[in-house]
Amino acid sequence: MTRSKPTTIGFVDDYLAALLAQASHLISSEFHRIVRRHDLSVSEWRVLATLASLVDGQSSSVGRLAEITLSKQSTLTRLLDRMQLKGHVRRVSNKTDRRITTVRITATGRRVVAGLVVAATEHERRVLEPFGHSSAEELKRTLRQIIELYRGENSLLPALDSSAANKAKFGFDGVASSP
Amino acid sequence: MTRSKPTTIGFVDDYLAALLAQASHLISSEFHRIVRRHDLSVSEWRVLATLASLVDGQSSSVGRLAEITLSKQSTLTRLLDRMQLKGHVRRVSNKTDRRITTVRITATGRRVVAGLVVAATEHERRVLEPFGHSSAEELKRTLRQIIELYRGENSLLPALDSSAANKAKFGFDGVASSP
DNA sequence: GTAAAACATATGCAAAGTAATACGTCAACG
DNA sequence: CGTTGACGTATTACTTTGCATATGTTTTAC
Repeated sequence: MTRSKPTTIGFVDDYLAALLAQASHLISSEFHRIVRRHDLSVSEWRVLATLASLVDGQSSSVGRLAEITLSKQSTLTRLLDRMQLKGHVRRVSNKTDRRITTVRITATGRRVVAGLVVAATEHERRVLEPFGHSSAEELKRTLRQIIELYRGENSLLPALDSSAANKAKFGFDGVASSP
Repeated sequence: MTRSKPTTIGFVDDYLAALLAQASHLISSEFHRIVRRHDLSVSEWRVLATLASLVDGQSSSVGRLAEITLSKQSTLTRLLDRMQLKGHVRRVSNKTDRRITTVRITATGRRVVAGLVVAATEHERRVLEPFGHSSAEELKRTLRQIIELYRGENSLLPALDSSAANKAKFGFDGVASSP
């Protein structure tokens, strides 16, 4: 309840990345405990929430999904294996580009995630309550701006470090809708 | 470069937790690659940056450090083992409360992290450039507000979920300064 | 004082994550 | 067409993390 005074000075207390990470962590961690109680890992929740938010029942490629859910592609591949076993998602191979595997949420998955989406919405409402509507919108706007600005940008630091390659990591293609 | 239109609708695109996580991830991930090149994991970087920011050469308890670096206590215990082997930190047992182990950065650790702190500062400057000083400060202010508000609060969701216990997880004690 | 409860850190084991690379597929060019 | 290089996903070998709980310590209540 009583917060002790900051014990650090300079840098970490004022470092944007640290502030973002802290805020993100604090806001989410409580809800994540609820997620666990529903027998989902945080990553599973992210995947299901993303897929459930897709227009219609569209599917998303593995790579794009990895990007949105903040996980590595190889991590996601194995996560999807597990989720498929649980019957929460289904892999659908793309007809026009056979390298691509798209992922679709199943009816079961939809059912599992539905309650959590409601809880998440309610959670957000409570979190933002003390800030007021306009201030909350302002925050979201800024965050969206950051995201838009830095998505697909790996070129921010031309030569900040004494190292070589700085190749772009993600190709961004639209989500192939399956027929 | 060309962003494809959003492929999701509703929820995830407007969900504060998702926006925060995305923004945090995008801002940090590029810098984290630099961290790896310096043979540090992200967690190690966080620990060293935190310890290096402590007033004087003070030490921090393991629990408090876990909180700041966003890791679990048990994870940190083992991370500290590794870091101690590398000679980056040193454990100091507290004299007044023998349950507590405090951690202090070594000269080596300080040397290792120094360059990264400079790089991080520069990185932040570039990230915030397109936003302008006042807008950037506004963002930081809001984030600090969130952090302050929700630190030590596990009580935000009285009965949002159909589950039982909601016990507080972290006790907050000040950092024991070692003599 | 002593038992019981609350704490802070450590540890064993299972789960999840990462890096590196392999594999299949597409696309561009001769 | 056939080769070459880029690309998307899967696989492998290895490392880190997390949960549950043990261990040792201080605090509280009698």
